Amino acid sequence: MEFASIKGFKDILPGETETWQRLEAAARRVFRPYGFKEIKPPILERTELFSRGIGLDTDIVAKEMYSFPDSKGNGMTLRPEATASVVRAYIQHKLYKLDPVQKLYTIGPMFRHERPQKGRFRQFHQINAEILGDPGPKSDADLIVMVMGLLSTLGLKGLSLQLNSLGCPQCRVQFKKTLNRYLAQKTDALCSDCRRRAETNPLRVFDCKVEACKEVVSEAPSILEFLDEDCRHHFRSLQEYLEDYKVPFILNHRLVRGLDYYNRTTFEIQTERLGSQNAVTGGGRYDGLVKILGGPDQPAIGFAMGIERLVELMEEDQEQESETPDLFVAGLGAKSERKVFNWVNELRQSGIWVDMVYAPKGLKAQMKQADRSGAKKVLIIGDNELEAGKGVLRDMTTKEQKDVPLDNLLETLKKEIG
RNA sequence: GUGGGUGUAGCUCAGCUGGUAGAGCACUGGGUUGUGGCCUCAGUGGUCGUGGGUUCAAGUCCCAUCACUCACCCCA
Repeated sequence: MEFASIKGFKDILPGETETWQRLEAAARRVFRPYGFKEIKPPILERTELFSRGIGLDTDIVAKEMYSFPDSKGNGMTLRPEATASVVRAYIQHKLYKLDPVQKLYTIGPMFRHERPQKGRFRQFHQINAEILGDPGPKSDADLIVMVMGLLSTLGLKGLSLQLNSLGCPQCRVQFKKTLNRYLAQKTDALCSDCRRRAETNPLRVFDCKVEACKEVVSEAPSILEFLDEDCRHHFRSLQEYLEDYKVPFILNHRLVRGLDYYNRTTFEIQTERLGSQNAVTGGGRYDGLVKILGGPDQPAIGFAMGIERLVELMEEDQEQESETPDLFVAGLGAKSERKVFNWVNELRQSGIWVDMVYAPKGLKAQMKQADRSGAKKVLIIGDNELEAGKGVLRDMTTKEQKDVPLDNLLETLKKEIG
């Protein structure tokens, strides 16, 4: 094969696109009553937007971005995530002047150069929603309730909401000190990766899957013990909203996010059914980001859902039967074929799904094709029927046939099919 | 970047210790000269991922390479 899509980039074929559409439609339907508006930022941005926003030391920026110089030598990057772009647009168009609180969502492709595996692609798609300009915790709860609502209208089972607070930068200073001291004691018990992490990014040790490290981590100090008064109250209040609205969650003080901009509330919605790429949604608060990117000091919270991962779950849960034509029109002979072409297209203009053959075929072959297409009824019009001024309408399930006059054909068919 | 697994027809796969490629499904046509599904008969379709090597002979053995895939890592 001379050409194939490049590694990690996939064609989404008919049969899958239906599920994609169902997911996107559900998202728009669920978001609307919450007052979320769609925003569609470009997928190419200046590299610095991401390096400054996401953090230079994150894996995403350090080794996963599709970055290249444009013809003038400016660093360009295919977006690895959407939040930075949404925040950029919020600042650029001074949306905060209309109303500091902006509820925005966007749906589209993201790009990260990672080794592909189950649930992970180099071009993948996300549904993102952000509430900009509100410090929470009511907005935190509102956002989480909204995602959980979307997931439950999709009928997905076996999902768990993991919740944590990373505190503010001030809380983390104390916590990191204590954690470093703890990890330094236990360094012999850690795997080689974690010894390195203990130096560079100690929070990541919490994510390690090596048994020995898990043990070390289970005894490790928890960030939650280091929250200051405000952060503690914020987190407590969020939990109360969720409890009142009966949203089940699991406190997970080891939940760490891979982007530097998060603070306070973080959450992840996980499934057990997708192998190791188990996060279908991740999000959290990023109160410092708007300012870091040159805007006013506005707080914000958001989430990202992985469309491919959700689609896979939806397909496992229910294989949906695809839609089928309402009518198939079989013409026989040159004269009738021209008439059929006109009738078929007029019916389509009124919204009825009508199929027909392109190449001339015998009636048997046309019936076979009609059957394969799943058409509910077949209208047969040959020279005999043209002569007699009436076509034959066959019901494919009951096998009943009846004559329909060709005068006023469209009205009759609309009634028969409706 | 590091490991493991797999590449044979459009799809799912078989092919034992090397002997020159098969099944089911799908597709086309006949049995029904203008009536689908079931049945039946026939047909189309493959440089066995690619390149090299061993051999009288390679889908099968060896080497290399590519692709896909799962896992590590990271994350949606």
